[in-house]
Amino acid sequence: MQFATWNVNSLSVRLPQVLDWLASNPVDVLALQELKLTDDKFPFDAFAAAGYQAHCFGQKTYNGVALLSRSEASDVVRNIPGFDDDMARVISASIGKTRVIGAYFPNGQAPGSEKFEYKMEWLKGLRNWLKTELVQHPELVLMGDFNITFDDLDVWDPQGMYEQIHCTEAERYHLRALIAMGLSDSFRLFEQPAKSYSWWDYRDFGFRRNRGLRIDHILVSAALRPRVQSCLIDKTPRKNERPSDHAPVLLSIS
DNA sequence: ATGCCTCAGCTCCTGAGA
Repeated sequence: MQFATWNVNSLSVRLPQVLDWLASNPVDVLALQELKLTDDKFPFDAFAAAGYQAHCFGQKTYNGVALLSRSEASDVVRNIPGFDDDMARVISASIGKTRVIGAYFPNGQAPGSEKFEYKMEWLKGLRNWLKTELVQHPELVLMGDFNITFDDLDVWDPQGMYEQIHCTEAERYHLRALIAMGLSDSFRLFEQPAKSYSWWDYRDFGFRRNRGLRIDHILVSAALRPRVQSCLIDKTPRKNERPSDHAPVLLSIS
C-alpha cells in the first residue's frame, strides 16, 4: 500500500501536475495541503476520472487540505477535535484498516510572533488529540507539511538558520514529543541521500542550488513501523515549469 | 536587506508563505 503527501501551493494552479503525478505514481492515498480553494471549487470529477475519491476541507485564499484514495474512505473528520481553529488544516479518514491524517501545520512566521504562539498552541492541541486517536487506531499514518525540521540534517544551512522559523528548539520539541508517543519518521528508517529536502525557496534558485528544508513528513505508528518498506522524496515535480515549492513524499507499506 | 519568487484577491499592490 502506498501513501503520499504533497503541499501543492494552490490546487487550481497545480491540478494538471497532480493528475500527471498520479498517473505515474498510482498511490493508494494522497494527502494534499494548501489547496487555497473552497469546497465548491474542488475538482472532484477530475480525480474521480483518475480513479480517486476525494474528501476535502477547503478554505478561501489560504490553507485547505484533502485526502484522495483509490478505495472508500470512512469516518472523515475535519480539523482537530477539541481544538478550536478557524483555519482548515487537518483531515482524517479510515482507509482499509489504516487511520490516515493529512495535516498542514502552521508556518509560525518567526519566533516570538503571534503566529508562532498559535503554532505552539496548535501543536499542543494536535498531540492531546493524537493520544486518544492512537489508542483507538493503532495503525495510524500522520503525514503532511509539518513546517518543522527534525534536526540539522534537514536544513541546508544549519548555522544560518539556527533558531530561525522551522528550526527552533521549541518547534523541534513538539516533533520529538510525537516520536515519544510511538510515531516514527519513516524517512529516517532508511539510508537516504545526503542533503535530502522537501521544500526549496522559489527565490534565488533555491532548488537548483539545493538550498532547502525537509519539512514534509510521513510518521507511522508503532504497529505500522515493521511493515514500512520505503520512504522517499520525489523531486521530479519540482522540475516542472510552474512547480509547487514542495515536493511529494512517498511511503510504501506491506 | 523593507530585497529575491509565487499565489490569491477588497488584483496593477499587499499579505503570506517558509
